Amino acid sequence: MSIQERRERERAQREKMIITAARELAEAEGWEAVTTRRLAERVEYSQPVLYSHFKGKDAIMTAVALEGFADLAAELRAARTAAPDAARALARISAAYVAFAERRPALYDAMFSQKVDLPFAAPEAPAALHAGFDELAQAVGPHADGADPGLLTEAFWAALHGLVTLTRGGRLPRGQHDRRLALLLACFTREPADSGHPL
Amino acid sequence: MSIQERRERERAQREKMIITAARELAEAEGWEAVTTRRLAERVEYSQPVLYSHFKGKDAIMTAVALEGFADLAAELRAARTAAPDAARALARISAAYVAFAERRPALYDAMFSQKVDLPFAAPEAPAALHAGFDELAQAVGPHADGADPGLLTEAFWAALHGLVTLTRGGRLPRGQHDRRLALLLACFTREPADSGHPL
DNA sequence: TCCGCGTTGCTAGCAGTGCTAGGGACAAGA
DNA sequence: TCTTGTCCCTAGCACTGCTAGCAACGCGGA
Repeated sequence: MSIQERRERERAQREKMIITAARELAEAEGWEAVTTRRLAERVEYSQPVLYSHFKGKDAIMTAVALEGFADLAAELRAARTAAPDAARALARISAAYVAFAERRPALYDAMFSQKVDLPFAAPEAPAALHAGFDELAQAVGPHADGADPGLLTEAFWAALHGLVTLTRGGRLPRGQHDRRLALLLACFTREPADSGHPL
Repeated sequence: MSIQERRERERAQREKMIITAARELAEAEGWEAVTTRRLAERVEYSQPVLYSHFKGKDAIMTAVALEGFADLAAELRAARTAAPDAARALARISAAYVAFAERRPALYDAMFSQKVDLPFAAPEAPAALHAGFDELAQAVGPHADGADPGLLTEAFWAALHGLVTLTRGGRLPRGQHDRRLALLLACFTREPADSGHPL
């Protein structure tokens, strides 16, 4: 059975190569540049091989997004645990979220903008997705003040997402990005708007 | 010169037909179903005619988006002026914004999600865009409480946009949509989270 | 009324897309 | 050595956005 195992191992390795190639290509030139032909060329196999691993191009994007969830969760976790106190955790984690979206826009798109076939707000959602949301929830929770913490976290996440996507789409000028984020934080933490949040 | 004028009139009419057809097709089946061939068939002209009016498909989407800005601005204005007092204006206008996005998702996408070539946060931005933003600003302004009203409006808009897009993309369950919106409003108006906002 | 000419919109085609059918080569087992 | 089965590649389909080049129409002048 060793031959079988080696084959499966090689197959899994190749699948990983495809996902990595798709992510790199997307991050370098955007998702519209990721075609099955270029992808196949990059992994040095023919097109149909891709379809023996994934149902279609969308499934490849989904796989890339799944990797991204784990990355984001890790970065959020690092930001939150590095915060000196709970009060500043939200500011830190928000900054980390925005930075992630800014640094890896194509990956962020696959995760949160593009149409992918994943169960999101459900128990069967990917573990990394839950992990990322939980990080946010832990930072938002202390400011709930009677409101449903889960819903408040969702609302805060939505606000961050809106800020990120509108800025990236050219709808909001990049100039005052930090001040908008600070305002958002002030609203959710119910602090005075002008009390700069030291990170 | 009357012949010339008639021609230009007919040409403008046809251009409007193209835009309308594109919008209707997008609203009925989504933007991925809007192909130049189907569009041409719908306006009963051949494909190349489209290119004598617009530089490309993107330009058609931009034209559709421009129409949408006017529609949205009108609906926001109606919602704001119908509000019994300034305190409730924000809730009304928010509901109108969300309803617009929900009712005309394809149009909303063209306006705020898809990549279009328009100057947004600039003086030369389309008038309808300014008008819509001003409606929002007028409703947000009273709650600024010392903060920059323009930036606060942008932040609030971003939050609404995030809520809308995450819900539409399946990232947030539709179930508690209203409660999330209410939470958002409570944060921005700095009211207690559980004081339901009567519309 | 007729003719030349410019405009207009058509047919046909290009290069590229996602995806798939079919066959051919290679390796494993008898 | 031969058969069997797996694997992967070549070729092609139907579609996309976009464009070149031609044919026909209608206007302006004679």
